[in-house]
Parts: sequence; structure tokens; C-alpha cells
Amino acid sequence: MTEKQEQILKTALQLFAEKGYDGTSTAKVAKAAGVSEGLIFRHFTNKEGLLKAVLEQGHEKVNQLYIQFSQEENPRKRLKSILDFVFTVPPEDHDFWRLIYALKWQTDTYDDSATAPLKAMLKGIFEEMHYQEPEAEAELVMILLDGLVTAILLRKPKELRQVQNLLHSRYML
Amino acid sequence: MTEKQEQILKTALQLFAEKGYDGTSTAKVAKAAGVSEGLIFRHFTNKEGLLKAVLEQGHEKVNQLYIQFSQEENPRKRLKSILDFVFTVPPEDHDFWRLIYALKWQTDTYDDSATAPLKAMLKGIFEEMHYQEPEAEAELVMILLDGLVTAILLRKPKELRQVQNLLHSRYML
DNA sequence: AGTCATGGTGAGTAATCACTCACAAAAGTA
DNA sequence: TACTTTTGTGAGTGATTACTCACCATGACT
Repeated sequence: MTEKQEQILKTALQLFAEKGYDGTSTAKVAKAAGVSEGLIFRHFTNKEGLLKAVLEQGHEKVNQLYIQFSQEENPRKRLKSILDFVFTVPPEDHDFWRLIYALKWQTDTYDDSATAPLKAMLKGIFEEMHYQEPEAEAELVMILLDGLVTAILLRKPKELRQVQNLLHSRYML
Repeated sequence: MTEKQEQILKTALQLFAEKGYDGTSTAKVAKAAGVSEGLIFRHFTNKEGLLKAVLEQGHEKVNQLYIQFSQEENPRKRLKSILDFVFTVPPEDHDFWRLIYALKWQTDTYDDSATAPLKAMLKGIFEEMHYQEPEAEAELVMILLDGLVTAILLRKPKELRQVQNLLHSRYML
């Protein structure tokens, strides 16, 4: 991976997250990255290939995250680390999450295989914690996480801290 | 409002929701609506004007919804009607909500003035119900509703019914 | 030194983009 | 009927789109 290649990926992520995939031309990416437009196609074949490359490097981070969660010693700590993570998503990852969340609404892109492992983990957690309906509870938390990430990424509500405390007490964390 | 005008709005909503605003050209809208492209600009000035017109007719429905919620006789019923609404969003309105949710991620479009009245209503509900932190609780429900709509519009999880029951018992509805 | 793969450029390309405009049909008004 | 306004068309417009390609530079291997 050359320096210019990394620069392209970094710039593309930035612009895709900010203006949307369809709203960002390869010409703009090239210009902002300080690179000729042809180079994008040399390395990534086409615009879709560029998007895939951008997403791929992000997905590695996500997988590491799942591993990190699963290594907590008991279900309660696992749930806490998952929940607390979304309240403190690293700002340098905001662009990536923004892009992911924006792309969800593009019909031909959506695919929930990326979230399936998390859902399975949550179900396991609630089974271990002897909840009556672990599956539904897991789905509810998935829905909650989704809403939380959305709020944090684009509304940044001032009551976040209190919401976090509310959830801690509700799940006894 | 002429027949062709309505046809344009209907088609635009459909395509914007499906392919995104940036992913839909005025030429495609015109063709799908069975109308000359020039007519779009005659009636709506430009593409942005078309989007605004599409959104406006949707917002009327939303305001009626708020009125409907507020007319419930007590806070518990108000909360129930809000919560139950999202579980049964009319399919004919799905395109509108899809568009709204997709546009949220477009930086230059987002504006939470449309959701502020709902948040205020929720706060009032939890105050009347003597919750300890009505503001935070309202924010949490806003976040939940956001996640719920997302799930219903594009994942349609099979445990929806159970999630609804879970929420009913959790808020004692 | 010579060869070759790889990285990088910039000027092309046809197609599509949002938008305009001269014009005509239709509808309203007197 | 005659006049005006509104609705509608379709062939334009220049700019931008994703993408190609002939060409050059660099460095590694023989």
C-alpha cells in the first residue's frame, strides 16, 4: 500500500461520509487527495471498488471490536462493554460509522451479515443472564444501539450522560 | 395541483426513497412519471424545490399525527399511541419515512426541528408520570423510536411483536 | 546496461447531469 | 369571440460524470 493509495482511501472515506457516496465524484476525491483521477481507477478498478476498499479497512476494526467484547469474563461485563462502547465511539471512527449508517438506506447495499454476530452475542448474554426472552431482548438492544449511534453521530444530545446512566440502572450494570 | 403535478411528486418520492436524492436524476423522474423533464422545473423551479415539495406534503401528515397523539386523554395512553404507531407505520408511508431517514445523513439537510415537538411531548408525558428524569427518559425513547423505525423500514425483524410486548411491560402500558 | 513490472499522469471519451427556452395547446376570463 | 394565463413539450445548453489510455518515471532483477 503506497502513500498515495492510503491518501486516496482516507480522502474517499472523508468525502463519502460527508457528502454521501452518490454525492461524491471521483474527480473530487482525486483533487482532495492531491492525486490524478486515473490513479483511483488504476488501484481500485472503479468507484464501487473504491467504496469496497474503504469499507473493508473499517470492517477489520469492527471485527477486532467483537473480539474485544467477547473476551470480557462474564455476560454482564460483556453487555456493559458493548453498551458503553457506543457512548464513546472514537471520533476518528465517526466518518466510518457515518458512512455505514448512510449506506444502510441505499437499497442495493444493505446487508445485515455484519451485525448478525453482535445480535448472536447479545442473545447469548441474555440467555446466560436468564432473561425470559433473550431473542427479543437482544433485538431490542440492537434497535437501541442503532438509535444510540445515530443520535451520537448526528444529534449529539446533551442528555447523553443521563441516558447512559438510565441504561446502566435498567440493565443493572 | 394538476394531475401531472401530483404524478411528479408521487414518482419523485418513490425514486428518492429507493435510489436516494443524489442517485435520482430529474430525467428519470420525468420519464417514470410520464412527463417532459421541463415540466418539473416549470412547477418546482429546480431539483431541490422538487425535494422540498415532496417533503412538505409528508410533513403535513406528521403534524396530524402529533395532534392525534396529543388528543389521547392521559399520559399513559399518549405514550402507548406513540410507541404503537411506529410498530404499525402504514406501508403507503414507508417511502416517505425512508426518504426522511436517508436524508438525515446528508450533512446540509439535517434539522431536528421536526422532532422537537415529539421530544417535548414525551418529556411532558414522563413528567406527568412522575419519572425521576423525564428529560433523559424522553431522550431515551426518542433514540428507541429512531432505532425502531429503522428496523421496521429496512430489517423487518421477526421478533417485532415480542419487542413490542417487551416495551409495553417495561413502560407498563 | 537492459528489461520489466508497478506507480503515476493528464488529456481524452461518451454519457449523463441539472436546467433553459422557444413554442404550442389548453383553460380561464371578458 | 378575443385575449391572457397557465400547463406542457422537446430540443437544446454547458458542466460534470465515471472511466480509458497512451505515455512517462522509478526501481528491482538479470
